[in-house]
Amino acid sequence: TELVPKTSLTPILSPHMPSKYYAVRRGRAPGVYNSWDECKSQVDGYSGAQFKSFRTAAEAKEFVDTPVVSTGRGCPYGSSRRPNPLSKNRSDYRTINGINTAGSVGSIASDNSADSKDRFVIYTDGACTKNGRRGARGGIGAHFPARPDRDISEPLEGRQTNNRAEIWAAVRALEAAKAMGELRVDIKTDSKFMMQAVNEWSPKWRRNGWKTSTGADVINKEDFLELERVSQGMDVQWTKVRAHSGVAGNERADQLAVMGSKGVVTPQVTLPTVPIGLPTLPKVPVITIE
RNA sequence: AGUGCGACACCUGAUUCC
DNA sequence: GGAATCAGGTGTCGCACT
Repeated sequence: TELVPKTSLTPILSPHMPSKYYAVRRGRAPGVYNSWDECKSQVDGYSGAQFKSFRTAAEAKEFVDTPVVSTGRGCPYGSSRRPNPLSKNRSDYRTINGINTAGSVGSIASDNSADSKDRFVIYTDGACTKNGRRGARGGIGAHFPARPDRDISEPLEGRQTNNRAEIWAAVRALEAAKAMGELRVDIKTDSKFMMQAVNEWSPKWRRNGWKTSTGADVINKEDFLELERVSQGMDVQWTKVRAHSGVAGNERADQLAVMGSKGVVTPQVTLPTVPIGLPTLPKVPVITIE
């Protein structure tokens, strides 16, 4: 696990040392194990197991020795809170709605990173179930904290990959921002790939005819060209955010992308029930997604 | 180009808990 | 449906050395 300059050709790991250490804090026999198989047999099927892998044995040992943080629940002497036998029997944890409608989802005011002042903030995300397998299905999501009513959720068209979903989420988001008259934007994405493509690699690719460092074609050329096209006339700043780290705007964009991969298309025209017998209302135009 | 590495994502499955 | 832990995979790029 010790890093050695990559210029060295000598093997960096002695074959005897495991590359991962498994700490079992709560399991059949707590301790540090050298393989997942050993660890698995300690925790698999063990109620309330706690375990984690580390790169060094010292870290693993520390985890084992660290007492479990008592959050008031899960403690052995279940004084505080026991399952109420009278409570409704719920063997099913599904929620009714895919979307959290409680509270103000899109209004989380402090999801900035101090940065994007004066810019129209956009959270962008792509999803692709079964990425790299047969039957993959991509979806794109865009969340506008200042205009959550304009959030976007669509299925991905064309090749179904995670990276295309990330790129096209940004394409659609920029189109929408433009339509709102917001030309100075801050796109917050978790795709470092897309960011580097736009900010670092793209200029070189344009010069060398979209060739990769090994001479192969840049696979997402057309997608990046489209992204560049919609960016014209706009002032786009890119900000990297970590995925699944509690960044509210990113979590929201993720939801939207997953919905899109399931076929949801925004805007959802939720028509009010038309009272029978009233004069015919003007027909709501069908929203086409091109 | 081959091999390896790195990084950020996107998944599939298993176990536990709610 | 959510939280966590682990394993196995693909998407894609750059890097370095054969």
